[in-house]
Amino acid sequence: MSLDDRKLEVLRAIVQDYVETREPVGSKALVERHQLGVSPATVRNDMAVLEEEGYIRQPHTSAGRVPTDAGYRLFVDRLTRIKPLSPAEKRAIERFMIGVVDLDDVVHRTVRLLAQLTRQVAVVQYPSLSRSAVRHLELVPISTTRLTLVMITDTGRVEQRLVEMPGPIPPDDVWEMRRRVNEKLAGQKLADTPSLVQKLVDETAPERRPTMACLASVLLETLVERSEERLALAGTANLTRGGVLDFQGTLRPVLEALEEEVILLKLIGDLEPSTTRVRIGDENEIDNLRSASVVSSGYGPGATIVGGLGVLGPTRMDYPGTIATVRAVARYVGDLLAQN
Amino acid sequence: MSLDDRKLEVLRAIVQDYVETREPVGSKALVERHQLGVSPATVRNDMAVLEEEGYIRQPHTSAGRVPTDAGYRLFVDRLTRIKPLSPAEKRAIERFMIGVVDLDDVVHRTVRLLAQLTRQVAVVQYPSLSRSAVRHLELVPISTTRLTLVMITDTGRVEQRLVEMPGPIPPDDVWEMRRRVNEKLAGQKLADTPSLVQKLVDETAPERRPTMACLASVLLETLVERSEERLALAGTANLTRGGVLDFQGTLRPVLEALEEEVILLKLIGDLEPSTTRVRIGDENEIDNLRSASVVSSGYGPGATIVGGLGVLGPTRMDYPGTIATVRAVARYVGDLLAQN
DNA sequence: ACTGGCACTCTGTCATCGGGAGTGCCAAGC
DNA sequence: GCTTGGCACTCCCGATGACAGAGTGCCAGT
Repeated sequence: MSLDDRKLEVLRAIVQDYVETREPVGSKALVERHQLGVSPATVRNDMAVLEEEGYIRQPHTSAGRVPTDAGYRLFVDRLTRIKPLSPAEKRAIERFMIGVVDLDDVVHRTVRLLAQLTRQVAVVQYPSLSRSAVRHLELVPISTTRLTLVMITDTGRVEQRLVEMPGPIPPDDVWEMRRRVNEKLAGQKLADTPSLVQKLVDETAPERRPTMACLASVLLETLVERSEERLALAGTANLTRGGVLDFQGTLRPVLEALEEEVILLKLIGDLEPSTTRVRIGDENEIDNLRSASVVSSGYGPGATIVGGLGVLGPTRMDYPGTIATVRAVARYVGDLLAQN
Repeated sequence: MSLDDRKLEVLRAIVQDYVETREPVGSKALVERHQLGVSPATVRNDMAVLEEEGYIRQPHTSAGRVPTDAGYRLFVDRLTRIKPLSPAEKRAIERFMIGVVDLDDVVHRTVRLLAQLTRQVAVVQYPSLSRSAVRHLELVPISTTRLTLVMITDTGRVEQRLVEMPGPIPPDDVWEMRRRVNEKLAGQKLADTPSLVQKLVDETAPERRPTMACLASVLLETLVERSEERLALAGTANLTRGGVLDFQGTLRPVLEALEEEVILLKLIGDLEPSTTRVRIGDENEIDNLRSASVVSSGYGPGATIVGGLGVLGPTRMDYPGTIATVRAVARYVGDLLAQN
């Protein structure tokens, strides 16, 4: 038997009520709160079908129904109209942008904004280096054998790294390296740099080659291979809303997952299309996050995408609202970046 | 009546047992587990005194005793012998240092190390700008009216900031400013810079003064007034050890406090003497952390102090062990910084 | 295909009730 | 004067059982 309109309507009602009340919802309560136009008994029959199809389940015999991950999925895919942002939310977003200067500023404010609006844990990835281009490279001598390499990208990121040289370097040589490195790399996409860096070494006069090779290896290692993703996190305290119940007893696994940058990047990464993405429960393949959902989106100036952002909350979350907020904030950050 | 040796011994035993078992400790259990050489009845009398003096209390009539904040304080001040680090811990510290390069590296690894060793929440402050000296300032043009100011300090921090200029600046002027700013400020303590920056503006040729003033204001605002403290956090998941019981029901207030940089800085700040500092319960004046203790220490190369680090846990924590670890790590980080 | 009715099941709550642990006090002992 | 054994008392905690409430599944009737 397939799902007719009314059954879908019942599912939607169940999801909505459950999200709101945090309690298994029964047939009688449902017909009272929604205009379904049928009796509880009928709803019960529909529920039986929905349960058989795996969209809802009973915590125990003779309790109300609770949506399953599949149920939420169906809800999100077919039953969600995008909820427009409230004026208050719009105002909050507006207000947050005034006076931003730095990239750091943008990221930190964004992550707090997201956490506050969605009342959940928010994650914002800094613009990915692999999607940025070099704007400028600077070499600053620290001692005779050491210098600091500073890279500024077109996305506003500034990365630095200590370079240990094989031997003392005269200031003029540093100067020369600086000139040549910039000449070769400035304006280039970071993804394209490895071959350019290699060329750079090859073209260096033999007597200076060890030094340049040293610099080159740091360049490659730091900026490409280790690909240096960074991110900001906020709103951890929101995990405790609704007691500890939301996450089957302990926050521990969730908190642990949040400490692993790699995991977070996986969650908000994968930013192929510019659309908002929802991962429900098991769908994000991390054991610790079985009872969590993630709503994420890519962001970037114009149509390009340079990084990801998102929020994490219990599977029982307000999907329409969260999706709308994440999307709006992502777009907003993109516009902000476009201005620079 | 003052506290004789045996009463102090009883207090120590209570603290130790309570920390270990997490349960109120009674007189009988106490004499069984420790060689006190007296009977339970005697211990009970001592306990009555200790309670009257405010060092322990009963959760309810006819329960065992639990140390109060004052009890922990006495324990820490007078009853704690420093516990030497275990070989495993020493090894862990050794292993963590190999291959560190960056300051970022140092800070991140340190905070994780601390969290792991103490099994608590760890906080590490980046070297404070106000205690650092300028090593180099770099001006990188981004567009005709914009440039990025990059500052490198002797403690390894690299801060950058966008400067919006009143009008287009020819490259030569940027060059000149760069030279003069470095000439004046390089090597100076950041705390001393404000007057120097002012002088710098005064000495500038009138036609270039607006530009320089603009740069100067950013310099001052960012690097001194807003004094830009940064910090790293790790081990939040450790809050959940021992159930939620440790923090009177909810982690919420604690998690909230951990999100406020200002609060954290207050906690691990105040680094007057180079000794380790313990704040128990109410002693750290933040309402949200009534049931938490903080063990913190300053760190820096040699005898100087450039920043703070510490851990936060339940008042019922292993003070001797935690203090030893924090102290050892702080010293270690100091040595590491001294090498650069 | 929907509905009303009915028997059944399970949870959550409340009260009751010992067992156990711990205390405070007192009188006796060293 | 400290220490000790004894004793009555208090309170928590877990188990037990009763009970109301909510919800279901099924069936017969419309």
